[in-house]
Amino acid sequence: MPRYNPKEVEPKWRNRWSEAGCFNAEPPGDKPNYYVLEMFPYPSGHIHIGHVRNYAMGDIIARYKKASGYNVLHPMGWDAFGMPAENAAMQTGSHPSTWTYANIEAMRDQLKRMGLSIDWTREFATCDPEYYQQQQRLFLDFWRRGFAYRKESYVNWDPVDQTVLANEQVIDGKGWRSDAPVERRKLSQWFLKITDEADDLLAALDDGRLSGWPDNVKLMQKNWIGKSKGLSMKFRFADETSEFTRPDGFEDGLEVYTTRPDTLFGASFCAIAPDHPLAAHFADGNPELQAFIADCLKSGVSEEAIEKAEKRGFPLPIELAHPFDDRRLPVYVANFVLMQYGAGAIFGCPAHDQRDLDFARKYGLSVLPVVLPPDANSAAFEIADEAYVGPGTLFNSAFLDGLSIEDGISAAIAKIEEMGHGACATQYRLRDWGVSRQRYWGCPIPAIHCGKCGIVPVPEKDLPVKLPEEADFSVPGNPLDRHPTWKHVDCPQCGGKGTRETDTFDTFVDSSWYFSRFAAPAPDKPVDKTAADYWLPVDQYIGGVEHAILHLLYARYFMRLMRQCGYLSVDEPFANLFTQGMVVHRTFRDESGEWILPEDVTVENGVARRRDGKGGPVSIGPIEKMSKSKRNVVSPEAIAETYGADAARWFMLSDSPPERDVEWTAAGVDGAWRLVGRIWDTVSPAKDLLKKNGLSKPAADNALRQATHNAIAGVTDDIDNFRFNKAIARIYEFLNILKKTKTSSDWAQAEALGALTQLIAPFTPHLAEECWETLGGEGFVCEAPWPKPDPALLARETLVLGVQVNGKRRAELEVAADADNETVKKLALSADAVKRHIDGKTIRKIVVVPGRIVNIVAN
RNA sequence: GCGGACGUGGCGGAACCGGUAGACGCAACAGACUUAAAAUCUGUCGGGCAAAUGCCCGUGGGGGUUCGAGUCCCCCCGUCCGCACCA
Repeated sequence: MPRYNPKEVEPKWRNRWSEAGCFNAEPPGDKPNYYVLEMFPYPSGHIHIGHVRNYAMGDIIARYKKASGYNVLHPMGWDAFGMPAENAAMQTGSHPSTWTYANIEAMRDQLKRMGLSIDWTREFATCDPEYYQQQQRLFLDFWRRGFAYRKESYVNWDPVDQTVLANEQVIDGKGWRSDAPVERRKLSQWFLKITDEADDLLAALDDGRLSGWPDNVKLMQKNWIGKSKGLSMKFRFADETSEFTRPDGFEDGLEVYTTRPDTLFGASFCAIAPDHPLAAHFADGNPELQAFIADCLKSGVSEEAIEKAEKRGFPLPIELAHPFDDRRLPVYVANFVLMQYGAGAIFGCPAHDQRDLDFARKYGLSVLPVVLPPDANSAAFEIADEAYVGPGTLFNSAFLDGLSIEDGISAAIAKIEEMGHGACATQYRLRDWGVSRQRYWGCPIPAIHCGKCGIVPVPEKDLPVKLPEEADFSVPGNPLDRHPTWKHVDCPQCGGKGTRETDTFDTFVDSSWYFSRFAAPAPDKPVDKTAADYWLPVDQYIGGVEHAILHLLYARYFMRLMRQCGYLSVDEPFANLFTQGMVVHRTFRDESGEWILPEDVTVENGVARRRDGKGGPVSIGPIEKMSKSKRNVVSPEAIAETYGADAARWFMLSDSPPERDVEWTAAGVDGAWRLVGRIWDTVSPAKDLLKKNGLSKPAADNALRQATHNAIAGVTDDIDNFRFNKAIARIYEFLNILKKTKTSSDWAQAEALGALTQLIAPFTPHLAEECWETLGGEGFVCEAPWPKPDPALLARETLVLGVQVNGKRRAELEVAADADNETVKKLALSADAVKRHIDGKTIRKIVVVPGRIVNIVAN
């Protein structure tokens, strides 16, 4: 029997699939259609094992659906714009385009070697001018319809390199290259009005349009959109004769937004954001405040950085009047108040908000509790280090005393409205989507700045606005901005001198509609509407949880815009979503703290050493998401080279449930390799068995037939429910039975081996084809109809029940599947082990759960 | 800081709606085959007491609900992901 050799077998079948065009989607016809998509990769140059896992999952679904009779679309492309290419250009001098396309070449090869059932005829990269031209066209449409606008917004600014930094380039508040403390700087940038769609994006999460999405992702998006109902009110200034003269716009006082107007009586201060206009007003001529504000702007722009910073404030020389009594509230500029949320100003109720409490303790402000927990004593209740945010009854609150929080909120709003100080208001946490990036390697924003006409769209006939081929990457900053000629153009309206917009799009724009271009490519428009309507929405979308919010929310938003512009008819792009876990790996460092590749390390008894025995001690770090920077990566190429693609795919999907993180271990893939050999050794002796006629069919109680149909039913169910690890366990079980079952029936053998081959086909497609050919199956196994289980062979005649006495298992009982409860009780009581445990006790109750368990309660 | 998840043998995990905890795989150990090794095959494999069968403990920790809890509720601990310019 020849040994299975993946190096010969795998390329052979890939060529045959490719020649036959097995995986090219068919034109619309009688078959139901199914669109499977994995999030497309960034062309970093190498596929990593996480890609293998992601694409193997999609491939299983694609192959399974194809075998089940669907017209399947399973495309692939490249999320090709982005910073790494530009970083590479700075480091090595290679042009981002050269670097990117070379990476794509390499990765396409690597992906092809995984044996994925992809329709490569639809491949494109987002950096192809044919793609980004259509993106520019979409943007012009959005702009025309008022979905896009410009406003000022902050960026991370590196004062030494004189460049904008991404959040990930800010490390501990410092620029990654210069090590200089970053600052926030204001730039005029492009935004898309995603907040206009906030209500519908939110509604779809709950109204069934996204019933195929996991609840945790929907919840995260819901929290991200963060719709809240509250009170928008103005605090009047306390002192008419203050040295302060009111600035324009603040004649009526300071506007704040709150979701907890019920706690107004607990207010002890107000605070405004460092970039609030009122702060600017007071900073004028106040160097100390200027310094404080500048200091606040010396943290990164990420919300995380702002929220984690120590709460600090700067008192302003004014006081505000409490709306309900004669208290005066001091006003601070505070670093934890966000200008972009609500009114950029808050009132602080320290007793019932942790941030406010921290702040109040630091500045010696009063802490008056106004919500009394259900069982607390109003005289004794005090706030120590923790704010009370639970339910309760209002007290210390005059006309609100005794009300619940909910009623208190309504009552407070009513009162403020009656006083004319404010009104109830709805707020969103969601902000408009800033799409401007001050970088070269992205899709140019098709706009022209003209001294006379303002900002003018590039006429459609002039699209695409292509990136200039020559660019200087030797210094930080935006190469488009300092390009000698590119940006200088004539204004399309007045013909005068103008300059191009030098910002490019956020790469999330590129990935917000690529799936519709896969489904419906067209030469002269973003999508072909007929094809888009046929294929969309994507039936099954698969990708990492790290995209749960931004990418998925932006894509949902884009579909709404494209529908409003008449490009297609859906508003939800992804009918079913699966978020797979990441591939993680142990990290290792040498004595100088440098990261070491896992393949260079051996671990014995918890002690890590270098494999070559050289060098100093190796410290074992935490298990983390695989990343180039920490070098905790493994190369799928090397694995596939040694074991073949099938073993690599099998291992990535066995053991860990798909939604959970999986830790890569070298030992695991060995087991997968053994399985490939075992299957081949089991199937290959049965040459042409499927071709043999006249085999006699055995009786229905044949054990092998039952096992076969159990396996078919189980694996099918597991694939349908994304439980690939369980499907694999069932295949192992089936294989174990297959090898143990001594059957004289060739008919049952043929059925079993045929089914085994079909069941493994989505997982190990090359091996399956080779087995199928050996067995004498017709055509490709990837095109053979998926087997169906025979219900008659799935039924069980007897069941084994556990018998408990007082909740502890004491015996097992084999009973007929249709035995009634009385029979089961009698049998249970007559078991020896049961008798021993109920001896001398009175039976109080017998619980019989049919098909499961019997519990005898006795004392 | 805010939001979302996760925690079961030496390891990855299984356990459906609250019903026999540990399927399946990996590692380990023992045996068969072999001059030997590899590969392959067979068996054992949560801990403890017993060593035939039985008993006690055991699903991150503590409490609770229930005839019965890995699963439900409350509190705590730990790990991971996201936080709007990484993709």
